[in-house]
Amino acid sequence: MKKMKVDGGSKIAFRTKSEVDILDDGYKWRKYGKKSVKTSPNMRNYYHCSAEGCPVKKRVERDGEDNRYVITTYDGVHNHMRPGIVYFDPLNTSYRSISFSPAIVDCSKQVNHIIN
DNA sequence: CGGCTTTGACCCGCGC
DNA sequence: GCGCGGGTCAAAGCCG
Repeated sequence: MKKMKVDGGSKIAFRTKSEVDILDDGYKWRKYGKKSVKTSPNMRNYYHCSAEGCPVKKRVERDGEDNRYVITTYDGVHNHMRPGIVYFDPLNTSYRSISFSPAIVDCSKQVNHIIN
């Protein structure tokens, strides 16, 4: 945990339209830090996957130009199964996913891939 | 009772 | 060389 370097790590930033910062995407996140961005009147929230073996980090920040939008940045990939999700079903997989996070659907529509 | 959350302070790297 | 920003960790408290 020194510096996040673009080296084999997955980095994805999504812009989701939501009124809340905490969007449950099916995993459990534990807030480990809060910091305000100087260049923005917004506060950046830092989340970490509560599951062990999950080097996944989540960064949530409110959009300074659109308070109704939230920037969610994911770093890493999950190593454990979903804690509170059902099983894999090619017939309803998507349905199950959105069922857990309706906001994610909106995200898919605006998918803003801001990777390195 | 357990688990999770929150805030502050500290540290490091990089830039100029 | 110095400053600033960003990021992380720890402890305590509270809630279900």
